[in-house]
Order: sequence, then structure tokens, then C-alpha cells
Amino acid sequence: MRVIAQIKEMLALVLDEALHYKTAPEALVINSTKPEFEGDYTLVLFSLAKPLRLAPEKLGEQLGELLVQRFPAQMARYTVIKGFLNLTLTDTYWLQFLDEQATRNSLQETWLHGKKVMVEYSSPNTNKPLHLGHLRNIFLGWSVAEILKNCGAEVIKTCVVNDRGIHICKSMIAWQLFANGATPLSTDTKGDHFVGDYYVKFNDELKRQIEQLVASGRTKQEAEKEAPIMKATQQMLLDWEAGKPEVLSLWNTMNGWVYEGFEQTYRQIGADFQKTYYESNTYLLGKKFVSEGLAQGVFFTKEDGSTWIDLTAEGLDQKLVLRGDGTSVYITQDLGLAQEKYNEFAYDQSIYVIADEQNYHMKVLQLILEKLQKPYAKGIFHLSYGMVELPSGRMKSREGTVVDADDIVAEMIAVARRKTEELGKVKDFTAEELESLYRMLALGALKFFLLRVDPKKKMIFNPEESIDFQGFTGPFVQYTHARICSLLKKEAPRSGPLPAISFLPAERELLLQIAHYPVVLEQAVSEQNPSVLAIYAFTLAKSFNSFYNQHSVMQAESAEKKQLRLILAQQTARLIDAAMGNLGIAVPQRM
RNA sequence: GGUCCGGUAGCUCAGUUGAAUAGAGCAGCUGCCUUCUAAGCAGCAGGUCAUUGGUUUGAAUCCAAUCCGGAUCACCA
Repeated sequence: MRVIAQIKEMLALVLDEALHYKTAPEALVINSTKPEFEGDYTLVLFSLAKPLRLAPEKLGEQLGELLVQRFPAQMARYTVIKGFLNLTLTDTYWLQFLDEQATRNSLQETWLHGKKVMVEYSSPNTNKPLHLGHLRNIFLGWSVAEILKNCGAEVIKTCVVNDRGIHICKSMIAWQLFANGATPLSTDTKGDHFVGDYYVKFNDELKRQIEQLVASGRTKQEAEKEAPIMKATQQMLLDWEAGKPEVLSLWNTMNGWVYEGFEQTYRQIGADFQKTYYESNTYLLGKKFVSEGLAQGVFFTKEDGSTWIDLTAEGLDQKLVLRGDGTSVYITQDLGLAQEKYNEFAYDQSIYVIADEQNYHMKVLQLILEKLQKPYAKGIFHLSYGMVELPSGRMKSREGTVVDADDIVAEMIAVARRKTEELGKVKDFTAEELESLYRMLALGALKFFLLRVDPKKKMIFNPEESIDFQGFTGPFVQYTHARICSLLKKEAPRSGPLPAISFLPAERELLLQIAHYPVVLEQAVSEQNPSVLAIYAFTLAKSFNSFYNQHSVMQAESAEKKQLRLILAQQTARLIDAAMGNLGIAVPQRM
């Protein structure tokens, strides 16, 4: 039941009946009443006062009176303060709301029923391990997919693996040069880290060779081109494209190591995909778009044979879609892949979780598909997110300032262990239960930290300060859930309707938070923004803790009060679980 | 240089389809565990919302200009 929607309908009705003013209920703005004023919800009167030609205060009085008379079962009373009409709903209404909430067997919505959505996320290169930036991407993608699912959509999670190209060859060359046949197994190293180490070795060696060449009189640019290791890498890329067996074999082997490593990380953090695309399979797909676009007059050819699209009319530039030598560029591949995905899944919407440095690229991609009149072009949505930066600026692999994904997860688990041991509340847990709890808390803290910020904004991570377990954090919300579970284990609420009873302020505040969930879920899905759910989960937990501190549940003033509080606690736990579940964060029964 | 994004408390962030005295958390300071989990609660302190001008009954929010920071504009991916 959506309380605000009901109030809007009541308002629209009295506006129409008594004041002959027709408005769509959705157009009305209802806010939660600020805590310092009496009331549950507030209508801001200014925008209505104008078309109705009434002073806001007068309009407020009229509307308040009309609402209370017309809907005595729902509207208890009202106050008008300046241009604000504060409405208080009846206890009967709220009791009925709670009954309905408690008897609902699912919190799933059906808003997006019948919609098919692809969510592409993670999409790593295979030359180095995942880092904190990938984690933001992965948690965002997973969460958005989960939110869509919980709104009724069919979701296909997909990953595009960039498994080919010059960067992969760099790791391969370095391995040939320096590894002496070492493998992840022989060195007891996780596969993606193993390959990443050779990528670092490549850069070290390249730097050394460049310095040498510069010392012997070359310019820096010449040196970069002439360095033997760079030349060997370029040759390897050509060999790869020519299908040279020994290169392909090494490539397969090294990528295999990386996939094993990624798989381990994905399993650890709870990421999954229904479909994985490999660029080595798809990078040639876009080429057929070029002839199509030329035929439609969308593309044009330059004298050197290269193919372009002119987007200057759209305020962008001319963009290359095929090189003079007939080979694809990045955007060509993406055109092909969009088509490939559509052929396979016929999506209504295709969400790309990609960092904001690619805003321009994604704009161009969508524009080209629109110009080619592809039916799926308008369904493409770039979920653009800001980079995770350090206090000193961007993470740079060359300067070794990258925060490794596996490291940070391990570190969080260690912190979770230390804090849990310090508090000593779960001494009766088995070893397995403890491991599971540490992991739950660690990932809760990490995911919450990365998801609580608006995706569009870049965020700063300070490695000097470990991620908090107190305040606006995952563990705070998890703790509140565990607290409630412990309560409910002592005594579960009875089923059946609540007796007539009134609400104390803290109970009412918690109730209002409980009623707020659908509004937040709707916002999260319409904005593709999980952070609103993180903020909600925190606010709800805070309301509960405040309530819990003021009123005893087990020693309530009466049996009725106890029943009411048990229901409030139960529904709070349920919504914490739901909100956190949308973020991919599990909540414990005890901690 | 063109385009886009951002600048809110010491720090990290909410609030930006205009609306009540700009909110949280962390850090700092006070209190609260013989009673349901103190990873908690209650409180204090902390703000020229980058600057200037404009629109409006009303501006952190809209407009313009300026300053600062970032991204992007590759026959790289």
C-alpha cells in the first residue's frame, strides 16, 4: 500500500469536488512532515495557491477541513503553518496499514513486469587484476540488476571481457622474457595477479629500454617506438591477428589463468553473469555496420579510405568508425556488440555500467545507432559512474597506488574479525559460522561504502583510514537487523489484526519510515541509483534504534503495546533485509 | 580551445523537478550498559552552500558571468 499515493488521490478528489480544480494526483507534491512540526505528511501550498487564486493559508485551511470531513477514516487532523498543510492520518488507518504490510507475503513489485533488461557490468581487461574502481562498477551493476528484478523485470547480467589487444600482449611478452616457464601454480599466485605482475614487469622493462635509448641520443618519442620490447609486442599483436598457433596458445593459457583468478574474486564478492562476451569473438562484428551506414548515407569515406560519421550537427565531432586499412576501432566493435546482444536477447533496455570517462564514447555509440535507425537504440542507457579516487588523485597502476580488490576484501575481513572478537558477542559460533559472519560484515561495510554515494559522483577513498563499521555504514544496519532478530527470537508477534491502539512519537516515526520503502524503491529504479536505498536502510535502522532505546518491547506497558512493537520490529527487519538485499548486502541474525 | 561534470561543516557525503531554522556519519567534547545486543542512544560544538549579479512571494537548488578542480574531444581501448 502506498500511503503518499493515497493521500494524493484524496487531495485530487477534494480539489475537484469542492474547488473544481482538476489535477492529476501524481502532479501533487507531498513530503514527509519535518520532525519539528506536528503531522505525518505535508502539502506545499504555494504552487496550488496561484491557479486557485487563494492565499496559501486560506487554501490550507479549506483543504484541511475538506479532507477531514470527506475522509474521516483516514484523515485525523491538520495544521496550517505558513504555506504548508500538515496532515495527520488516523491511528485506524495506520493500524490497517501495518496489518496489510505484515500479511503481504512478498515485497516484490510488478512495475516492470514483461520488460527485459540487460545489465553489462564489470567488463575487465585480462592483463591485470580487479581494483577498487572495478568493485564500484560491479556492486553498482549487481545492485541495479537486483533492483530491476525486484520491480518485476527480467534481467540478464552480462560481462564483456576485453581479452585481446596490445595490453594483453604486453603481459605475454613479459612472461616470455622473464618467467622461465613459471605459472600461477608453480609460484602459488592467484592467476590474475600473476599475469598482472608481468604487465608491471613489461612497463619496468620498457621504461629501462627507453632510458637507455634516450641516453644514446634518441628523443623520447623515438625511443618509445623503437624499444625492442615494444616492437616485439606489436609483432605479437599482428601474429595474434594472423592466428599464429604458438601465440594463440600462450594467449589462451594466460587468459585462462586470469579467468580463474577473476572467478575466485567474483565468487568471493557475490558477482554473477548469465552471459559473458569475449571481445576476441565480437571485435569484428561491427564491420558490417559500415557498409550499411555508407549505403544509408550516415557514414562517409575519406580519400585515404577511412570511414567516418559527422556528428558536428549534434554538437560533437567527426568520429572514425573504420580505419584506412579496413580494421575496426573501439566504437565499431561496440556497434556490433549492441546488435549481437539484441539478436540474442531482444532487450527493451540495455544498461552499460561504465565509468564517466566514457560519457562521450557512449553518447556517440547511441547516436550512431539512432542514425542507423536501430530499434534498440533508444533502450541503451549508460549508467555512468564517477571514478574512485585517492586523496592524492586518481589511482595509477604505474605508481603502484591502485587499491587491489582482493586486498581490500581481505583487509575488510580482517577488520571484521578483529572488531567481532573485541566485542565478544558470538563466542558460541562455530568456526564456519564465524567465517561466514566476518565475510558478511566485511562485504557489507565495503559494498555499503561504495554504494551509499550517488553513482554519478566521483568518490574519494582514503587507504589510510579503514572503512568504518560505525555510523552511516553497512555494519550499523546489519547490527540493527541482528538486534531485532534477537528480540523476535524471544517472542514472535501473533498473527491477526492489531487491536485499536495509539502511537507514541517514536513508534510513529518508525512507522512512517516503514511506509516510505516503496517510494524509495521507485526512486532507485527510475534514477538507476542504489544509493537512495542505502540512505533509506540507514535512516530506517536509525529510527528503529532510537525507538528501541526509548521503549521496551518485552516490558511494554500493555499486551497490545507489546504486540504493536513486535510488529513494528518485525517489519523493520524485513525492510532492512529487502533494502540491503537490493544492494547485494546480506544481513545476519546475530553479530 | 570546444563539450560535459563537479565545488555544501576539519574530513566523507545527503539535500539540486525552487519551499519551513541547510542535514547525516566520522573526527572533537558531555552524558547513558544491575532491564530486550553500547557495532547503540541522547546531547554540545562545527556552515559567507566557490564568488558576484539576476529571476522569484521564496534560491544550496533556476539563469548569467567569474574562479578552482576533473573528464573528454586519438586511424588507443
